[in-house]
Amino acid sequence: MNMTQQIQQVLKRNLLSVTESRSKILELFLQQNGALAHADIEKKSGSSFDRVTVYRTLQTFVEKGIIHTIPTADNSILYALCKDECTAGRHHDHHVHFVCQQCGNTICLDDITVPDVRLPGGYQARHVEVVVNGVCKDCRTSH
Amino acid sequence: MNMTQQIQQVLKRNLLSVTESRSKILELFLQQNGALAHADIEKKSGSSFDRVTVYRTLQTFVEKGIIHTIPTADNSILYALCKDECTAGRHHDHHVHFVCQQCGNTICLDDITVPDVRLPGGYQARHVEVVVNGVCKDCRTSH
DNA sequence: ACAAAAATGCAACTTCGTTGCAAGAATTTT
DNA sequence: AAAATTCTTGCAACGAAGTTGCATTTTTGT
Repeated sequence: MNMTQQIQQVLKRNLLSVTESRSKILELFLQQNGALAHADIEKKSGSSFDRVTVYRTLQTFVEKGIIHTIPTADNSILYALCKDECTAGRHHDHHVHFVCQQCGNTICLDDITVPDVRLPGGYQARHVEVVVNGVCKDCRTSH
Repeated sequence: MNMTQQIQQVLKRNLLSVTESRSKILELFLQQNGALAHADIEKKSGSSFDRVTVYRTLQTFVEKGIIHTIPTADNSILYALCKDECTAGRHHDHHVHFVCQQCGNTICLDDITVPDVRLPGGYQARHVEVVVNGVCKDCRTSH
């Protein structure tokens, strides 16, 4: 199955009409290993789409569980592809996010589960977000 | 030592001139257990200061290590008092942050140390940020 | 109290994100 | 395959959030 087919399949599975902007933006995520910021998408899509369209597309993708957001220290929202288990409204993003200080990339460490956190008495945890800052594999080996 | 003296001491220790806005904003943090957003500060300070002054004061406090920022899922920056060990440029904020879904408060769990996260080979961790979402002590007991 | 240094407030500006609405594309129906 | 319907897009306008330059005021050190 080529990428065009894969894109159509993902969109149709989520009851979304197949449009140029959605296809292109989804393609960017499939090609990219790491996370993308809104600004990245506007640039990489060749500024062919309106700002508003990009906003709305990302919002739709988040709602449908195709991508998820990652909070960052510098207060920019990052978006990354979800694993297949994610459905509308139910994100299974209990994985660790890694931000490389060198290349700036943010990647999802899907296989690293979030460690247990012992809370003081009375506190009830419902969701734990872990963001690790450091140097990624590529930057460490290739310098 | 009363609070006014304490405020002056903190400012002077950080080589900052003692001004009305800095004193007032620092007072807000000392009175508050949890974290504050920029908007909270503008409101609580009685809108007596210019927006710009609040921005610059918070920025200065972060630089001096008096407060630190907390990334949140909804992409708003929160600020909270640092422990004494923090100095300019060197934040020792390796503690867990807790966001209550009910009251919206964010507090620093200073005594809860960040758990170890096992990373894939090649990855080097330098800082780990843990934000726990759930229901806080007060909201659980008082409903 | 005075001079030097620093902080504040104002205005203007940029960036980021949202909303309403008309025009355009995609989907469904016949 | 074309028409009708539904959904998406782009535009314009708007609002919130944050930044910068500069004149004025406040703080500090002597």
